[in-house]
Amino acid sequence: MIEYSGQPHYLVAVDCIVFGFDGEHLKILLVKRGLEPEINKWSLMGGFVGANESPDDAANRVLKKMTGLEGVYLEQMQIYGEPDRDPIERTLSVGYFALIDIHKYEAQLNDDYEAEWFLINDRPKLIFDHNQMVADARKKLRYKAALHPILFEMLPKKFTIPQLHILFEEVNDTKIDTRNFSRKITSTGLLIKLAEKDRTGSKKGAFYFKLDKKKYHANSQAFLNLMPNLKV
Amino acid sequence: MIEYSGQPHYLVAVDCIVFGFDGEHLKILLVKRGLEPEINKWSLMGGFVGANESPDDAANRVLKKMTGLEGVYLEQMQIYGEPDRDPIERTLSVGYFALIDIHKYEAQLNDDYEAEWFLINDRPKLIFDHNQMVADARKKLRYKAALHPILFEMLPKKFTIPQLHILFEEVNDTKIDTRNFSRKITSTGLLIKLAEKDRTGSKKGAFYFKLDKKKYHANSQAFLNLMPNLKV
DNA sequence: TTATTAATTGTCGTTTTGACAATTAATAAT
DNA sequence: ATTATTAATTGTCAAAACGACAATTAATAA
Repeated sequence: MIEYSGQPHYLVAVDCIVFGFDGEHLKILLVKRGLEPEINKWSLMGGFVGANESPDDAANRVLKKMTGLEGVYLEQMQIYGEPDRDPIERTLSVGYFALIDIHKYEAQLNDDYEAEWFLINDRPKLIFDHNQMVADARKKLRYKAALHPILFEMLPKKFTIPQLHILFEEVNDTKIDTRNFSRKITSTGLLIKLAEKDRTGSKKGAFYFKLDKKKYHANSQAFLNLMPNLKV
Repeated sequence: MIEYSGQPHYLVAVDCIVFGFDGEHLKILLVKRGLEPEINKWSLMGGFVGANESPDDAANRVLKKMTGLEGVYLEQMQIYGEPDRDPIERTLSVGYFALIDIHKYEAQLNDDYEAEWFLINDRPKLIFDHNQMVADARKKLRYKAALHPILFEMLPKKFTIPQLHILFEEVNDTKIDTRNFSRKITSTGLLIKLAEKDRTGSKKGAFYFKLDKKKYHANSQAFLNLMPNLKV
């Protein structure tokens, strides 16, 4: 078998920034690292890219293994490849961010891994360049969510406008006028109003909505303007 | 020295999709591949990531070596990592797209490499998954250029509104109303009108403009709406 | 029956958009 | 010299979107 002579070979890994929303705050899922160095320190979910899988495959495998979830929203972010980012040997890592419904996860929690949700603004220091990865992921999430309707991925199938509103405020770290927000979000045509109400949050109760999946998928690249005074 | 035992190692490369604009059409810079397999076939500019450089470093190095240009606009696109994408041995490649002023390049042309500009819509078939990379890069360029003022990178320091207009039409493969276009582009506040006119294209001549670099760099993440009926 | 609270619907002046027309500055033709 | 021609530039206007803000509604608690 021919080879490209003399070129160095490296390890290639994936790391996933997993975002979730508990109804009040944006959260991130971290695990205790299971191998040396930095064993038992908090880190992102990650793993090496196997011989017969693409990085995308690897990210899905890792997520499945550590959360039990399949088919979650996963998006490639960027590659992290500074020569010295891993002290043991050169490893390039492909960063992904994932959006999951935190409640779905809780049901399938796999206790083999010490995984834990942290408030995005109150999380432990992470190993290597994982802190930078989280910062980048947050920025990218904000960017993407301002233009594309992806935050639904973090909500249950039935959700209310007020829930969605809080989520947008959390992601963008800003206050949004409820009246203008609901006008914009409903004018996307992606929401279907249900008869049922959520009565847990208020006396009046808020109507549940669900996603119009047909429109959503047919139009997943839909380009909206979901944030006022959009600046990135 | 400790190692992560038993994990497979791979080659890591970079490939650059270099876009240019000749005043009429969007072009792409291709080179004849210099090594087996597929030697002498058209491919993207690429190279392996060296032991002491990041992928970003490698992309800049490759561009410098093959075009003589430094400091060009370069943006990481995504990683290409299907297990069988390279027939010789497993190689993951980080795709970049670059925007350069085609005239600047011509001056510095390095004849050691058989590089050639092709019309984006009339280019030869490329090796491996490079055709997919070009398609992805085009899409990403369109996306980015609709929101951020990056197309200036493909124009000379002095340029006219009609030139810019043609470039936008080329990138988006659509007709844009000249009147609305010039209103939008001037309202960004990024353009400084010069006294001089370009008289090569018409009797009346078109005023030159230059970029307000202060505003441009202070605001490189500026979020505009440069395309009508924006859909991606 | 009334006070309270949060959800929902509504108002309105300003700005932006997109479709379209008129004017201007130059050269070429008569 | 005057006029036709061409492309650049400036202008018009109605519709839509935006953002700041207020009023109404549906429920429970007092």
